Amino acid sequence: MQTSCYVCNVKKYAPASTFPTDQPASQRLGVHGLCPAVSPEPEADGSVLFGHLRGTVVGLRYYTGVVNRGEMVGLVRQPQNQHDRNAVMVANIYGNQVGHIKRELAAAMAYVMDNNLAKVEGVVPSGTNNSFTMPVMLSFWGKEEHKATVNEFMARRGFKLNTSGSGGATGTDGMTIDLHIVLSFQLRNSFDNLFEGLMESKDGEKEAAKAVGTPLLPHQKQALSWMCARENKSGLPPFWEKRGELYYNSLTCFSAKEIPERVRGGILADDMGLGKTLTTIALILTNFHQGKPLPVEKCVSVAVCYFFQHLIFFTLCLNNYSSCEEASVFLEDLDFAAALGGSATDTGVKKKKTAKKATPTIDLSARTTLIIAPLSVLSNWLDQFEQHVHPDVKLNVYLYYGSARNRSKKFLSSQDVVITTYNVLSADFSCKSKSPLHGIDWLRIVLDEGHIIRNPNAQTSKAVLDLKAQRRWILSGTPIQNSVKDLWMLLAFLRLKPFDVREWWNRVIQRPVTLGDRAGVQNLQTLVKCITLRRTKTSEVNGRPLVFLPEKTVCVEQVELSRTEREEYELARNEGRNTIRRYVAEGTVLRNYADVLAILMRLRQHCCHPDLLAKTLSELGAGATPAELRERLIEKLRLVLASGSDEECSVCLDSVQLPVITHCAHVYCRPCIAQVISTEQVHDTARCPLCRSEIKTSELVEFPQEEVEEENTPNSEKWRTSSKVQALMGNLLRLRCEDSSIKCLVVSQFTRFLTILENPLREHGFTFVRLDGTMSQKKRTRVIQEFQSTAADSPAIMLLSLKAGGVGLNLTAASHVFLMDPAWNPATEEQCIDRCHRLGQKRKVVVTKFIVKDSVEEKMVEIQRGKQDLVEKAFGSTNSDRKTSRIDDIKALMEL
DNA sequence: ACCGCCGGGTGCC
DNA sequence: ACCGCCGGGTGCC
Repeated sequence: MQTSCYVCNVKKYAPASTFPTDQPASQRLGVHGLCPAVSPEPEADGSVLFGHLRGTVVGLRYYTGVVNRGEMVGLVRQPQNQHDRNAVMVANIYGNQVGHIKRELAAAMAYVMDNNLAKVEGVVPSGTNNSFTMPVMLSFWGKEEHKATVNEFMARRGFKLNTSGSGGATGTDGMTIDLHIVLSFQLRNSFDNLFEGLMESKDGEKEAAKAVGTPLLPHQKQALSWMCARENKSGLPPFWEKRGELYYNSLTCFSAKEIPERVRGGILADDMGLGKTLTTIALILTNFHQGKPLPVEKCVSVAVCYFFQHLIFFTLCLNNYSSCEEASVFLEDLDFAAALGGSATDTGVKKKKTAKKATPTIDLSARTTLIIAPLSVLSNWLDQFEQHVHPDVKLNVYLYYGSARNRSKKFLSSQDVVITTYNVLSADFSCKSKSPLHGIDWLRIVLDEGHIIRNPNAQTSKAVLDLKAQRRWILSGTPIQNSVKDLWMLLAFLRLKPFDVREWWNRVIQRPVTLGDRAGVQNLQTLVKCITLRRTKTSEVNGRPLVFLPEKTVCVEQVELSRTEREEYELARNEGRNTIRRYVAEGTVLRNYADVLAILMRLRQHCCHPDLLAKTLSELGAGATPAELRERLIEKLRLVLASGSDEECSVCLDSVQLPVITHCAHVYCRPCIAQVISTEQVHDTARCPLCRSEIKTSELVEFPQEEVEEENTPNSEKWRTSSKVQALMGNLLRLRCEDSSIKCLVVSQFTRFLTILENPLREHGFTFVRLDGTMSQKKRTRVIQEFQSTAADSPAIMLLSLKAGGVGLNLTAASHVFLMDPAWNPATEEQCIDRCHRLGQKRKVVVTKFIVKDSVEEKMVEIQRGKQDLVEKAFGSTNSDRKTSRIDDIKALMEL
């Protein structure tokens, strides 16, 4: 038939063509259900609107694609169209062809599109009764420098773009970057709310299969029930309803003639410690095909022969189902059972059959769940399988890791579970044709710590998107890091139509949300809500807390400085105060922000221990040589970062990654500031987002690689104590007397402070381990295992750097936490405390925060509180508010 | 498409 | 009749 032939044309030829986004049409628009997700990320930012044009879509009667009033359509070049090589196809969001752009207009558009002069988007203003043609409103978007060319060209062809109202919010004046900062700030805060309110009970509870050896807690049964439902329910996906002949989406107003595909899976975003791993194991064992438990081998015989598997399958079923009613179903499942045995030819035939059908039927022979996890948690998965699968049951779990890994597809797809890492997956993918992981039809894929694949351009992300599976899950304690963009990758992985295609995501969600459209945020929220289950430790079910956690007490212990310490402190404070006072008077606080932070840093170090200051550069005069300037900048960078402070990048508002310092002494992530420079450079000179000084890529200074913390082994003879050290030791000694089995975490942001603390610990005969960010993964795991051990000679104390390890650490052996110095971000402290105040903690948890009396530390605590208030009402705050609040913070800290 | 366009049939009123 | 007019066939790119 002609119709399908045209669509096939798209499929076949489009990859050779050029699109404004550099993507093959088939991928961009998901024509014909091709996997749309593997594609370079189009740079949606920085485009300006050139203007609008009213055009005509013709040939409607030849295609099945439907569009409603006001709905968006995609425009795809069809250079290989045999009737007209200028053809521009019109498709709806689901990739179904609606028609073509009328010939003459298409000819003009083809030139513009093929030469990447503009990206054209279409909206159908009036749904139409006309079965032959319909009007379409086209908008042209592109780089500012192409605007005139495009508008002139189109006008010459008789298509004058209407440019009224196209000045636009994406204007390119000097405020662009500031705007970006404001928006990303607002967004971050709306995201904090995005995952709120997801904890209301979604479904009932479900008992796990007998093969799960550990009894589930109520909230885990609830999660299991929700997950099973998401995998099994075959009705319409949320927001879809049938209206006459069409399926209609009440959220997006799209409709389609075909039954919409349901996302089988979702995001389990429970707080860490609530048992996502156990719940996932329960899901694997409980929800095989057709809602039945996974048929598993019994452990009786060592090696069960293939032919006996069926027999055992039936025996197990009889064990699993007690009711006669369900037992009678068995015969119907004969082929299902046979498929489990998995003769290769049999599966092959089945696959072929399914592939041909238009509506995807579910391949019942798929057996294996693929779990992809960061290397650091691999062992945790293995442990948890060991621990939670009933001892009578033999579950085939294969660790796909290491050079000797078994790459046989047949072998892998006969496992119950295959576990691998993101890195292994990515490495295999680099030679895709040989990647066994990409050749298997998985029953289910589970991404552990799924947020780590948030960059869609990363090789790993592409490797993940390219996997084939029936059901997909993302486990993540922190599903959103800092922007809407992060979410796209998650939705694309889940194949949440139509947003797995970048264009629709950008147009329906990303752009509206970025421009501050409430409805956009609302849609996003609704969308996320229906695929996510999130509970926090403090969530309640039926008025009762989700998990029982022992009581936690937080107390602040004031530390008095000794006289000498106080004198030194006051000296430094007065000096710093004078400097900052001058900056405030000049209005140059932000211009000298790094200097200000350095002053604060020194004061904070004074509060801990004088030796932390040893490496501070003596004051340098002005008028330095370039080499000296560079030295000073590196020194500032060191002060800001190296001691473990939690500085945020003002562009992405996240902790700085790949830090660089500008000549105006502001610290950013290299990629962030590089982007600022490249977008601003186009017009004129690039300016620092914080102080508007001129900045250049060539002048960005990085922390020298070779300076890997020259570990001056602390000289114990020269060692001296400090008031804060004394305060800690007093507590530790007292605790050891009271109960020698108590274990403690001693936490500081300054790794050098941890080093100093090693001295008194040794002196008093404490056994301790140390965990900081510089340690290899292997070393970390060993240290944690040592610390968690209940053996009598196991370490009683862990010296922990505040930001080490990040998520997922389990330090429940400790019941006392000593926070040696306050952090700017109270959430970081909370996270750290949560490492021991979590599931598995048997004792009451006591947290002690040491705060030096009459010092910058006290002020920091006050600001911590203030900042939380600020964040709560942050939606709507402006950039200048933010700047003022920073300056106010600094004034308060210095008591100005 | 209740259109435009094409091309064959037709031809005073 | 090298026109006009009528009415049927037909129709995206």
